[in-house]
Amino acid sequence: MPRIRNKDRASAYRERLRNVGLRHTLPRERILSFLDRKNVHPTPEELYQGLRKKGYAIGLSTVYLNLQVLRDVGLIYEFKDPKGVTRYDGYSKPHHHLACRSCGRVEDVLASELPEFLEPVIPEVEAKSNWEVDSARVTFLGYCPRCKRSR
Amino acid sequence: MPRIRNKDRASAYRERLRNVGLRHTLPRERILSFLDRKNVHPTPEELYQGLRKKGYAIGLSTVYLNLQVLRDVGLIYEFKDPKGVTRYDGYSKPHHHLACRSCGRVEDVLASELPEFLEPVIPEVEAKSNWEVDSARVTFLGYCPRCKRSR
DNA sequence: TGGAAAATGCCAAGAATTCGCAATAAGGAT
DNA sequence: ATCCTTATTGCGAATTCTTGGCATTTTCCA
Repeated sequence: MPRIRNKDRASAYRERLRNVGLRHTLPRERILSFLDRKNVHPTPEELYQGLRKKGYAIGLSTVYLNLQVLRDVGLIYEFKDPKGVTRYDGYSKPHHHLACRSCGRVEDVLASELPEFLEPVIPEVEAKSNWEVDSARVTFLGYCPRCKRSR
Repeated sequence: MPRIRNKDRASAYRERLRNVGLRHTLPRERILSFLDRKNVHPTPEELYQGLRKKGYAIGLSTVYLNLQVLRDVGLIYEFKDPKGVTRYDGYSKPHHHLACRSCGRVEDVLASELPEFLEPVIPEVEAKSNWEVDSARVTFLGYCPRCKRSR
């Protein structure tokens, strides 16, 4: 497994931010970095606490502000889990969500592990609706392994 | 177009509610009825005002409570629009969402107008993940006809 | 039809999110 | 490398959104 230096990581985020017209800042890099893992979907408070636990000082209002800004430019995704809790997702590999109706858990499914079922329908949707579509996300609703047993 | 009597409507809702173990009440029927239309995705406040405008007295906390209850049993769907506003969807025909990154608008796309692209992948997802999936919703992200022009 | 259990709705309480603003940091220009 | 303009941060207050307590009303089945 190739080692990635901090500088490389930083410049990768710097570029992603510049591409969407945002400045690179430490809080932003840390938020993006925190979110860019599989199955990580924190609430704003959880993200805030998570960063502090890593020893990073950051303000809660900065967290809120940046979650908004990063969502607006499409770098992260905001959603409600099945219990109605607001969560954020910044995992950069294309993926979908499994959401458990019973316990509320949300798990990622990599798009690369599934056939390409979405790509062909996007042009159809565009044609039918006259919208311009640049991405699509699926939420699969049901029961996780633990909850499906106890029913 | 066949005429549907109020009694029939009421008993249809009564049955849907009983199927999920909930009592039939007037507030519930009115909420379900309000939401069961294409392209209707109100916030709790909008739903509350909408019902009052129809002349129905209802409490705001009753609206909140029932949105939760109905979501928990799967009769309605709760989501965030691209601007981060919490909205509800109770349209009973299977459909997906188009969401505009620019203005935040959300529009429904009937599943019946698209090929059956989801059904085949659900068993695959179940196999890969070991979850039990009972439904899937797609959010297509992009730009609506109005916003795509001005870019 | 009686009555236990569930639901409603008012208002207060509590959370979550945003705002105002002074201080700081970023990054293009010099 | 340093300056200078502008964006960003982060604190605490203000606001908005959502839930809780509880007396009253409804539901529905025995």
